[in-house]
Amino acid sequence: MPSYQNHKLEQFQNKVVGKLSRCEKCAVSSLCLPTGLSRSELIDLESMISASQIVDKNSQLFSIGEKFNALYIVHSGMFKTTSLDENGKERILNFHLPGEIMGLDGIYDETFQSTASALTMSSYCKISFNNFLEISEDYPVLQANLLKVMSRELYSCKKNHIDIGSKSKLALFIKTISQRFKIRGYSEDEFFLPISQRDIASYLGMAEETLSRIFKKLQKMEVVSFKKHILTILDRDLLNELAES
Amino acid sequence: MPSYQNHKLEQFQNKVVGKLSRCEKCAVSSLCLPTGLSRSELIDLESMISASQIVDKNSQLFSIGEKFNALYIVHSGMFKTTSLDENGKERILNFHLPGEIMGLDGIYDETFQSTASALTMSSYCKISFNNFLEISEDYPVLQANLLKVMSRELYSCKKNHIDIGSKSKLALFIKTISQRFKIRGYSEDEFFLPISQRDIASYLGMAEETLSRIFKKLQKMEVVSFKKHILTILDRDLLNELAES
DNA sequence: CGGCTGTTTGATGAGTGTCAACGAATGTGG
DNA sequence: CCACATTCGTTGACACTCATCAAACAGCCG
Repeated sequence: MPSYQNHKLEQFQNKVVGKLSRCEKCAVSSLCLPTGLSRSELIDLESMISASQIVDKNSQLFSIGEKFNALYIVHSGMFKTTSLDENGKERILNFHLPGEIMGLDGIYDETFQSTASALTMSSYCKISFNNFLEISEDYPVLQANLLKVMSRELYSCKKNHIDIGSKSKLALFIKTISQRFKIRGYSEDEFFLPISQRDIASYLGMAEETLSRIFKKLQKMEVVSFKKHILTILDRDLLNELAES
Repeated sequence: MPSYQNHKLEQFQNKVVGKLSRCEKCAVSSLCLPTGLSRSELIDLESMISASQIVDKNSQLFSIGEKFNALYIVHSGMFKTTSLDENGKERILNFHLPGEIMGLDGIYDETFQSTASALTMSSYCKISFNNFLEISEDYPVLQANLLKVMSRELYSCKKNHIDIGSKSKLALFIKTISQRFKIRGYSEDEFFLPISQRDIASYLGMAEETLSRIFKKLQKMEVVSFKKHILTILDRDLLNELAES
């Protein structure tokens, strides 16, 4: 089994004593909405979160144009969100790791602006947005949390914008995603990356063939290896250097 | 005086009858936080918004690393927000038109993540964020408005990401900013663009020289004209076509 | 007038998109 | 389990775009 799927969840469950709520058991709750909530606040929050649902590869959680009514949170696995360009071609907006909230760009006009689909067998939690607004009137810290989550996402989205200037966009992409795995308690040097090169190319805005060549170059230089969707970072210093602008 | 600075503000002021609050007089309030507030909510909101302050070109409202304590809203003129890359070189994150809120990416860890500076003589309003959180506990619609504003910004930031694939990034940039002027009641075909080509190049992630050449080509093709910072769109159909992916 | 910033121009090489074709891997149904 | 179709990744040739360096020019302000 790939290391990515070695969830820390079980370890967490065994370490702590007493009856824990679902969110308290979750390995990524500190990255998610429950951050800083009191126990009673958490209980109320959970009352409107569906228990995590498992879905197969390629399942869609929501798609462009649908009425927005809930936020979706990655619990395990990986999702992508996509949009369409003028020619109807799929463009990758982002990849989503556990603890990340999908659908935030649907709030402003109550319509999903992207399509979310699972890149591998995954699980997710779902929060009705109306319920969320309702109970957050009583718990200001919950609203503040959502603001923080959105603020952080806004920041990382803008940071992406800066990255146009990077020497090797692929190196930067790998570096960034490695950090995201690390934060979630996975190895930062070897992880399961269930993304096709086509999708990476689309995300980075380059041709599939170009990405293939660059990937090969990185592997020839022994910076990384990528086999069977397992990505291993072999020379982090060099990777970091290539990721600079 | 450039057409951009022909503010609609005065017209609005003269049309409506009776005593209006500052925000009610503002031409861009419908794009801003007050959207959908009742009169009493608006009065409370305004009590913590500083009256619009005028600043000179190049003035900074906040800068990277400073403690985040307030949101800044463009009232007139134009601002840019910038960040630094690894080599300490300035990178343009965004340009901001009236009604747009700056500093949102500072919420999540209470530190400004960017620097905001005026591109021309401009004015802005300022809202203490703590005060905002406080009174928004009483007025949920106010929090919801902020969520919507952030959601919309997130959307447009992600949309930018799609734009890597455009045939002519400059054409797309011009098309987009033209729409933003239109929404604000300015002419969509001729406007004052107080941005240097260097800044546009930085924003679009290309070399200054390349941008100059592309700009010249667009002018030779009589798609646009750009003189003394007045941008005129001469052939919108062609512009739109070039802006596609 | 000189100094500054912003823009332009030319020459050159590296990098990328495109097209076309092929090989590898994966999934499907009998 | 095999034959087949399909998706995914690779490779080569070629034209084109862009970044880079260097230099000159235009506009502005003291």
